[in-house]
Amino acid sequence: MNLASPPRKSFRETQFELREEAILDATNRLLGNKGYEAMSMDDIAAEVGIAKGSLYKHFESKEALAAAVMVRLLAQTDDALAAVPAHLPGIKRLEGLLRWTLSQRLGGSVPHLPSTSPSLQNSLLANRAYMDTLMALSERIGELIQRARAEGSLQPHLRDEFVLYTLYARTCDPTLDFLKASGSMSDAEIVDQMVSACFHGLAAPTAA
Amino acid sequence: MNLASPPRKSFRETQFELREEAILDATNRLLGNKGYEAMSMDDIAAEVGIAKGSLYKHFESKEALAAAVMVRLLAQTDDALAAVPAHLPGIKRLEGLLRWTLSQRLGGSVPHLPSTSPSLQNSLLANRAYMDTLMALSERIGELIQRARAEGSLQPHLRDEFVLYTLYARTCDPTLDFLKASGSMSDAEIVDQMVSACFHGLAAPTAA
DNA sequence: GTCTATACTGAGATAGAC
DNA sequence: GTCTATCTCAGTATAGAC
Repeated sequence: MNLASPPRKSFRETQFELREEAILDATNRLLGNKGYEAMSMDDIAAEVGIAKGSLYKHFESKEALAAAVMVRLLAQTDDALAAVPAHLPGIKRLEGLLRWTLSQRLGGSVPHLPSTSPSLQNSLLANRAYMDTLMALSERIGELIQRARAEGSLQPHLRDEFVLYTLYARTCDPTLDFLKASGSMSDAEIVDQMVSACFHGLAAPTAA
Repeated sequence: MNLASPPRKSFRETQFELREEAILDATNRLLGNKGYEAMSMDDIAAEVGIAKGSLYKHFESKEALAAAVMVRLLAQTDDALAAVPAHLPGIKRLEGLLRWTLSQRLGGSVPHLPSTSPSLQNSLLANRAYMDTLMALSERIGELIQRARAEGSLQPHLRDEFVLYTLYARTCDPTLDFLKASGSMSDAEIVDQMVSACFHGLAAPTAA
C-alpha cells in the first residue's frame, strides 16, 4: 500500500510503532469479540499490557482508536482484493473477496461494517480517513460488480448498491457467530455455506 | 395467542396496561432506531411522556424492558407465521414470513435478533421468557424448513440450522438500513430484493 | 402510581510525578 | 512516554413527597 516509506527510523520510533500495532491488534480482537460499547479502554490496556493513560498518547479517544482499526482493516481488504487473480471472471473475484473477509471475521477480527454499534457507526461517518478508505474500496468493488454484471453473472434485477451492501453485510452477519458458537460446523464449512447461500440462495434451483 | 384472558378488568387496570403497551411501543421504536446501548431510560420516558422513575413501576430494569419488547415481537412473529396460508408449499411460507419480518423492520421495529448489542444478547440468553418464546418460534420455523426440504425446494447441502439462522439474520441485516438511508429504493423494492437475494442469491442462474 | 430529586457506578479522559 | 491517581459525566436505579 504505502510505498513512500521514509529512509530511516530510530529504535525508539520503531518501538513506538510496534506498540501501536499491538494496540491496534488488541483492539481489533476486542472489537470482534465484545463489540464497541462493551469494550472499555481498561480492557484494551490490560490486553496490551500497558496503562490506560498510555493509550491516550497514541490515540486521542476511544472513537479515534476504533476508527484506526477500521481504516487498517479496510486497507488490508483492499490489498486482499488486489491479490485476487485478475484473470478470473468478476463474480469469481467477488466470491474470493467474500471468502477472505469471512475468514478474517471467523478468525476473530472486527466486522467490516460497524453495524453492531450505532454510536461507532456515527462517529465513523464523520471520520475523514475512514470515509476515504471506505469510498476507495467501494469504488473497486463497484467496478467488479459492474464487470460481473457485464458478464451476465449477476441477477439482472438486483441493483448495484444492493449487491455492494449485501457483500459488506455478510461480514457482520450474526449467522457466523451463532454457527461458530454452536460448534457443529468447521470454520471452512461455515464459509462455504455462507458464500454459497450469498451467491446462489437458500432455495434449490427450479427447472425453469 | 393468549386465550385465557380474565373476564373483567377495572378501568385502572386497563389504563395501566395501555400505558404499558405505550412503553413497549416506544422502546421498540427506540431500539430499532438507536440500538440498545444508545437508548437511555430518559429517552424512553421522554418518548412515552412520563417520568423516568415511573418506568421502574412497570419494568424492574432496562434489560427487563428490552426483553419484554423482544418477547412481544417474537410472539407477534409467531402469530404472523400462523397467519400464512397453510396450504402453500414450505418454501413459500418461509418467504412470506421473511417478508413480514422485513416489513416490520423497515417500519422501525427492533430486529428479531439482538445482534446489534452483545450486552443485550447476553442478558436475553439468561431470560427465561425470551428463550422459551424464541425456542417455540424456532421450533415452528424448523418444521417449515424440514417441510421445504422434503419438498426438494432447499439447497440440499445447506444445513437446517444454517437456514434458520440465515432467516433470522435477515431481520438485522444492515443492508436494510443503508438502502433505506440512501433513499433510492422504496420499502417494497428493498423487501423484494432482499427476499429474492436470500432465496435465489446474487448470481444469475447458470444453465447447468 | 406518578412525580422530582438524588445516590451510585462504570468508564472515558486528564494531571502530574518520574 | 509511561505510570498512578483523579476528574467528570452520563445513565441506571432508588427515595420520598403527593
